[in-house]
Amino acid sequence: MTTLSSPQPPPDGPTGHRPRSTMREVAALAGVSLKTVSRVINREPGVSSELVRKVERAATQLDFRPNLTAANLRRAGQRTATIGLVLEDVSNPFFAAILRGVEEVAVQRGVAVFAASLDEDHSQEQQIVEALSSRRVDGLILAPTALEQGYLANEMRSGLAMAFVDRAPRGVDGDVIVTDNRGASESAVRHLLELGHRRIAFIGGVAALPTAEDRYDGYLDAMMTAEVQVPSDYVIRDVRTVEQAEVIVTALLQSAQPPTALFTAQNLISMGAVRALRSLGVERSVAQIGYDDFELADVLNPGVTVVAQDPRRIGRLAAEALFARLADAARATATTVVPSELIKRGSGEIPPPR
Amino acid sequence: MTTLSSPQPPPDGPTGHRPRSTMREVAALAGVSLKTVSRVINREPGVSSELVRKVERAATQLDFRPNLTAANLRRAGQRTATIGLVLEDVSNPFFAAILRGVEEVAVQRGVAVFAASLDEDHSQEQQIVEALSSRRVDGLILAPTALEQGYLANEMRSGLAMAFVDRAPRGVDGDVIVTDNRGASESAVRHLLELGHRRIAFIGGVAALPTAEDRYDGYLDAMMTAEVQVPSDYVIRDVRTVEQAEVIVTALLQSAQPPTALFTAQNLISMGAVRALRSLGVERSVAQIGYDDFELADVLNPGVTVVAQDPRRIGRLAAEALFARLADAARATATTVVPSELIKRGSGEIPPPR
DNA sequence: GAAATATCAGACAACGTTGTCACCTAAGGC
DNA sequence: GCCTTAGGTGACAACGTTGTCTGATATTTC
Repeated sequence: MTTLSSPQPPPDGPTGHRPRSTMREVAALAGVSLKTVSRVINREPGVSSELVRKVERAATQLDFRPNLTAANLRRAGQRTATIGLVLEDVSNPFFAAILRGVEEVAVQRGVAVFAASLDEDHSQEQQIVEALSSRRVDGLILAPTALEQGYLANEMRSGLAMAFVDRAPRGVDGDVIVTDNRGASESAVRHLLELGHRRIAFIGGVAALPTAEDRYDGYLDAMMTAEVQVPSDYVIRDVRTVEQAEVIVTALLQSAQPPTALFTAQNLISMGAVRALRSLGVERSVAQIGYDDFELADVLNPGVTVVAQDPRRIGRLAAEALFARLADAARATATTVVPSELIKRGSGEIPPPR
Repeated sequence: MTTLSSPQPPPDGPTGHRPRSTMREVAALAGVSLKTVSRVINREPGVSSELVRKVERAATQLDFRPNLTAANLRRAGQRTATIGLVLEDVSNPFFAAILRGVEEVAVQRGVAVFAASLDEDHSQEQQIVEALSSRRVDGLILAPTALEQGYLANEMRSGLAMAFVDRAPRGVDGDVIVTDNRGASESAVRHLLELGHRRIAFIGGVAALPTAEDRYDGYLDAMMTAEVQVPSDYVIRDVRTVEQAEVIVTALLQSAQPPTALFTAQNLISMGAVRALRSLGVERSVAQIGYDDFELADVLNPGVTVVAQDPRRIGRLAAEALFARLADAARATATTVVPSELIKRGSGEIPPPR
């Protein structure tokens, strides 16, 4: 519905580029003041419907897109409607599901989400947080991997809202959404013990992380309660990749006194173990329980028994905690423990050889 | 190394909040002008080392974090060092890997990535693009899902760099990174034909998307070249979820004239089919080839033969194309076809029953 | 018909930063 | 000793927007 007599936008430059139009230009085209355009764009009351129409037409014609960053600058203390999510690796399905849950809540509120993976390099954590802080995200959801998050105290004092997922931070206080790593691990290992297993190996991730630590503690709890000795070569930690897990489990099973059951304490490790068991052809004689569910775990034969978290829910809860804190910075911090569920599919129900 | 005599930052308010400090405050504390602080922060030459030291100390003391959004405002025509990635669903491993690839390239350049999933709701595409455009992302990588991307023309003319992954856009021109959906599908189906299969079913995703269309065309190409009739009930399209795929494949295999081989044209569909085949106990008698690789496909028994894309590489290439366009807006657009590979694992090598 | 009130529109400063330019000082050249 | 130059430093405007306030019309009230 463009009127022919309306002035046209400035012609394109040599590269076909026309710089983005501003409120000033919309105002000029509509024949009103800059402020009136601002009012129309923000749907503020008190503009006659005639001017609203004029402005809207001009805005459409110039393909005006408000510059949120400029707006946020002026709206002091106002929000950028932007949050960040800093994870270990988005391509890990566990973290991808967290991101999805966060997005789900954020999009409802018109908030955009920065996603950042830390990769191996845990020292990047602070750098990435600072990069996002410079972009003035309103809040940040972090799966802590650095040894210490004390550096966040200043950020938080400056008004950056924080929530933590998967692991509690060290050195600062904040809202935390975790699963009961220790308890769930303990019950998984107890399940193996109840079947009669005594030679149960623990294969875990990066030992420095609280998550891995808690899962290890849960394993120990169960073993000690049952008064079962843990030979040191049944405890393997700091495993990082599927490939590494496969190699290690293969070696473990070929040792002189192989375990009769495996507790694989992280999803990549579980997958590596699944591979190892199958390539040795012992998937029906050696029991396995994994931490974290994974796709197709139920289709394998036997199905893989796992302690399943609900990462998407964790993401949603974290986002909700973050927005709650943005709404009320003074509210008390809370730790939410999302229950994990032991899903029995067969691999965890294999009894020890007589 | 804080000197005791240095003035202290303003005391915290009642909520423990101290608003973020600005260059002006750093300048006051260091006893220099605002502009000098700016120079130090941006490492511009021509500031005496004494002042550099003073400013740096003041900045640390106040925990100063430059406001990138304000800086970008002034640096007109300058970049926000921010890009967006709009996908169907980050929790799908295929898309998660693309995100990872994009991140990988972006982080090297100090660029932050907005991630957004469209979910079912393809009509959201334009809204999300506009939301990111308002945040003045320098560029956008889009996996098109809406029927038409003509709406992007204005954005691109305003200087928004675009790259497309997984599918070519409709209605605009741009850099595209795709796999050879049609050719790879054709060769997969030909592989089944060469084994002697004639009753080959096609189970595909949302038919309106070019990807699904191309894969279907590849299937038809192979079948027609081999002069094999395609009964209409062997073609099932618009399948969206694992569950749906499972139900449909189950029904198909229980029909009067079940197919002897399946070509499942998308990763979620492949997983559904894997489930269906196994729950019917026919995974060793009905052949299957899937499009897109998935975790553990090789561990299943039989392993699932797939046409594998390299989504992480697709993400990397897309990000590189995007940055190349940012560097030179006038460069010609290109379509990069990333080869897919047929990975034979067993399920695709099952011959038809005699 | 005057005064009081809505209603609407615009001028202006401000947000936190950078680009431009002008200024000051000390060093070097004659 | 004067002029030039280089090296530092700061004042000021500007980026695109919104908050505040003031002003100009209509509309109501008595």
